Amino acid sequence: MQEKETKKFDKQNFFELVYQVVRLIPKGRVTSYGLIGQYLGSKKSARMVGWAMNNAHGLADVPAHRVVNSVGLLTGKAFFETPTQMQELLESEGIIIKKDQIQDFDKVCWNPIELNEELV
DNA sequence: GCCTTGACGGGTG
DNA sequence: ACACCCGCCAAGG
Repeated sequence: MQEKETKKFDKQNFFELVYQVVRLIPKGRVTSYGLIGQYLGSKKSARMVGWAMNNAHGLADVPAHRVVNSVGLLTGKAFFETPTQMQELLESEGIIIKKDQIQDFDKVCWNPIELNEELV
């Protein structure tokens, strides 16, 4: 009867959680690995988020192009089919990018934690 | 089974 | 202001 209540996110769910969050990113908005890590409970696990994205690489449901590092740099552009794919997609959504660097990053930065608090 | 790497972040020098 | 180092957690070799 007692369903195992996971007080902590299972590593398997961890990837799924990341996919969910990335999937929830509104168009024209971006987020950082660190923010996702914070949302999952560990702000220092940004690397795991990146790892999760690597698994997400190939999932069309996960707009990885909307995920950048804390400085708004397209660090993961090299993982796309083309090194410009990420920039093109972001620019197509209204985001301005210069030299793999998102302009007005503070404006397009989307924090999943705020969304959570909003729902609360 | 241990060590290294990895789409990061923050702190110290 | 820039560069280097450590820390986090998981997976691949």
